Amino acid sequence: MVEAPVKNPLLSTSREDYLADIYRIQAAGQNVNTGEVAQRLGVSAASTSAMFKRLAQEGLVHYESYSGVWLTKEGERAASRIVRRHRVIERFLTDILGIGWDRVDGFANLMEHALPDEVLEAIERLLGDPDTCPHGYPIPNRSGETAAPAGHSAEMLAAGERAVIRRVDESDPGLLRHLRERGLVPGTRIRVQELNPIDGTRTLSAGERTLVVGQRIVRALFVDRVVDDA
Amino acid sequence: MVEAPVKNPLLSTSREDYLADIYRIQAAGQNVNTGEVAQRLGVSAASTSAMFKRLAQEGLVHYESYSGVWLTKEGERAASRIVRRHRVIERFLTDILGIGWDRVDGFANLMEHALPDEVLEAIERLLGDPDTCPHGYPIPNRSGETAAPAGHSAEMLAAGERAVIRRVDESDPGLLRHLRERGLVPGTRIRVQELNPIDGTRTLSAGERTLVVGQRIVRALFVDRVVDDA
DNA sequence: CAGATGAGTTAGACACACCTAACTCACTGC
DNA sequence: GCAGTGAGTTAGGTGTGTCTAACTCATCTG
Repeated sequence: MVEAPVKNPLLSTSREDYLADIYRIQAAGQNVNTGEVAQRLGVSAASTSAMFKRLAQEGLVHYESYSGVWLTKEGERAASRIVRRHRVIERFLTDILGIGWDRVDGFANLMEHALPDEVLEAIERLLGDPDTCPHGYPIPNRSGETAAPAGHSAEMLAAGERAVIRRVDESDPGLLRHLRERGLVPGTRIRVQELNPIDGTRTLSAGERTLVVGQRIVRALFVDRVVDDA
Repeated sequence: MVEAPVKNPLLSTSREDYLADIYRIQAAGQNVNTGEVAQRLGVSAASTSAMFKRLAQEGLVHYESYSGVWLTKEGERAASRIVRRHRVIERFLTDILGIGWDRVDGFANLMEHALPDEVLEAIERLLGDPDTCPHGYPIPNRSGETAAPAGHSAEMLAAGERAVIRRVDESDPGLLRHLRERGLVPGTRIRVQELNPIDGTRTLSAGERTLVVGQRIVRALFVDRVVDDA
């Protein structure tokens, strides 16, 4: 049984998982080291070390022993294809199938390894060529180019300032449910009404509502400031 | 990296491929032997023999050395879940994404191993709970029950008889394209106008058209006779 | 009914990706 | 600047699924 080759550079499921994860860590501006990847993928450091070596041998990453890896041009192209599949699948699951945005990441992790290019593109057309996943992260285009992640941390909003949510931290399903229940989703306009300097809580107006949110939530929101209010 | 477990009885991709194939051979009323499965899955007889042993050990098939296998109740349940996923995916690809019915089998073979139950059921709802795949084969239900494949070979139609196509042989993409071009798809009403006793060709009316078809095509069609013509 | 033939099985190896345990490196703090 | 510590690597082993080559069984034919 041949390992499911979606197309082109015939990567194993494991390689795809590692590459996509390296890509995401890099996109967040962090160094990619063994422990981080091991922890995120739920494997041992030894396995990760071994895979780094393999990926380096294949020209997909640069590997500096005891320091970490970063993607080569080729690795970046490969990784972006996987991330692209992942985020398109997420959109499909939420927009077409109505599955909650807190579950789609896990499902997409399974499905992203077995989606032929032609099916991917048909789904994209059906969705109207979306620019982002449901959480606001950019979908790489066919050529592997990815827009910069939209928004800046909502922590830097001062009292009185208005903004639009562009993107939210997608790593914790519980947090995502929490955000959804409060209407804190990409596209929502918010205004910081009060900022409590002691504990960092904010009183926000979000759409029609007013809510008090703690640091954890504020840090999960990435926004663009809005100057003139329509 | 854990092998993608869609749910429940955590079967590897390979096991799923073997089980589904055994299921299909059995559903066609044939004995399931090593060579047949090996050839259909594109693996060696040795690999197939080894897998038969493993599946037997796990209680998924009965295995008679040098003779063949047949599914146990449990194996049948497992296999029907995979076939169900396969056929629902095919319907999704044709009906929602507009992909040609000659390509969807290959795509479904990849995708069927990585479709969580919840996503499967959402797709089924979206499709309106279809009974068959695009080629007319029955979709097993949630409980693993499968209707008998509809239709009987069109070969037994006598000159003058009318029938409705219920199902077509799905094994050859080229043949499927051929059938599609001639409108010979499930639901089409046909009538045998002439039957050439020398070479077995038939002159058919199919929908609006009249066509002459050879044995190969006739054998690929499974029909139900229609007595009264509306 | 005996031997040839072909299908099926067993033996032995390999690749992949994982693990734990032991070792090694690099940096931090005294 | 050297020891301790924690992160990273290497060593060695396991399970799965594949292969080829060699053997064995069952059946068909003369």
